[in-house]
Amino acid sequence: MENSLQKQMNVIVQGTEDVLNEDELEKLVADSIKNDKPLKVKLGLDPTAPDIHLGHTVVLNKLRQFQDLGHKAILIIGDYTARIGDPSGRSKLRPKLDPKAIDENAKTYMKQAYKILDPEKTEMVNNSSWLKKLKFEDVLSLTSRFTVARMLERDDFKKRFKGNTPIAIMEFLYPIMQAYDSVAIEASVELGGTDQRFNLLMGRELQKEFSQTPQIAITMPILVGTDGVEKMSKSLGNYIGVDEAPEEIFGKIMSIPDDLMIGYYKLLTRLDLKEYDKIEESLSNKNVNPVILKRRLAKLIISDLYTVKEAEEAEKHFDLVFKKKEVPENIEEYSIREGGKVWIVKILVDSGLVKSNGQARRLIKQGAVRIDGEKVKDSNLEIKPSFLDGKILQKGKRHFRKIKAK
RNA sequence: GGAGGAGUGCCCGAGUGGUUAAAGGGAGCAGACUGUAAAUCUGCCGGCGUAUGCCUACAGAGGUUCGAAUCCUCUCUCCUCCA
Repeated sequence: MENSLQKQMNVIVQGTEDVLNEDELEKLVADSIKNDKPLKVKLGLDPTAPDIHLGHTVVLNKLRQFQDLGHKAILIIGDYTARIGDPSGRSKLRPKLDPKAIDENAKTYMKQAYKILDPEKTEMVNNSSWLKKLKFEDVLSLTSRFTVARMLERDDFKKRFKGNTPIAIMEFLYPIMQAYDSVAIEASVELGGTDQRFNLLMGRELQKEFSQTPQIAITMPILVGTDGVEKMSKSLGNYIGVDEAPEEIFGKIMSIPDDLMIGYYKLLTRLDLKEYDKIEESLSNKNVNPVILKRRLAKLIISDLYTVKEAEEAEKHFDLVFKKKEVPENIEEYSIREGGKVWIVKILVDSGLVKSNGQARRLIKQGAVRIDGEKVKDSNLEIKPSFLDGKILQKGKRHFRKIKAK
């Protein structure tokens, strides 16, 4: 542990939404340096969603920073909670997951999470290993330490209570279970999104009850999705998946609104802290072309998830297709059977470039369809497959099919 | 157990008998421009072999009417309140 206290603190606090409580954290970090004893940094994860996107990586990034500072990451798989089915979010019960599925999910999750985390410094535990053993009386004893009033302090509970939206009793138990996880592993720090704030604080309280040093609760901001409005989520389709191809990620990052850049830098990269100030300054002074900063951002993120080399290749690919408006190298092929003439609209639909005949006609009218770069003007065009063989069919700027005649 | 409210296109959301394939917004797609797949502006945005045409569509099934997303009946789903 060579890093100075101040340096560690700066890195840890960077990009966070909230640190509760910072003074205590400083004390813990100081002790850890003095005794050469790493902090136990806890992150709970939900084994229901195996595909992680950049939004999830915000917190993983922070965890990685802790690892880089020499601390220990402990990932808690919420297998017990998942097995019961978390009722939060209205009154719909989530499907119960069987242990096998949870195991699978955890595995794919870890595979993706290790793109960011250092596996050497990561420990993984299932929370069933202690929650399962609790007897009903243990649960009673746990619940007796919290009051309903305390529970209702949580904003979403409060809103639902006031608004007469149902709250299942079991939902009160979730924060307690999560808090108990912290007790079980004696966490020194717990990370989470802003929505986890209350749960993280519960951990502190319960740890005090068990005469442990209360954990520091660090919350990270929610990442805004590629649309620049909503939070990043799979269901909204504004996400960038960790498992997506480098070229895809590069393109998606280039497509985020400029205003989002600085946030992405701060939450998704691990640069020297001074760098962020520089970038922020350049953006507000407009003395650097934003596109340069965006490209750098894209490369940084891809380098993390893949390799520097792949990031560079993704950039090249991007330039090839979008800047120089050339055709990319790997285009999906589409074969037509050799024979009589074929209607252009049909080819567009069958090749999957377009969803319906009507749409294909409209696109042709708009001048969006090209064969080997030449605009198709007539939606009634009929072509011999042999004429098309080897040619490239293009819709808009970035959708291509290589035609093969069989 | 009782009372009431709601269900519209990918999503949100107007529309309470006709000119409604259904306002508006978002998403998506395309065109122009550029610094990029940013921003901005414009166009498209149910389907049908090319159509002053036909089909499908406002939770589902029936019914009233020349005509229904709009009125009636039943069914289903969701929500709220009272007990």
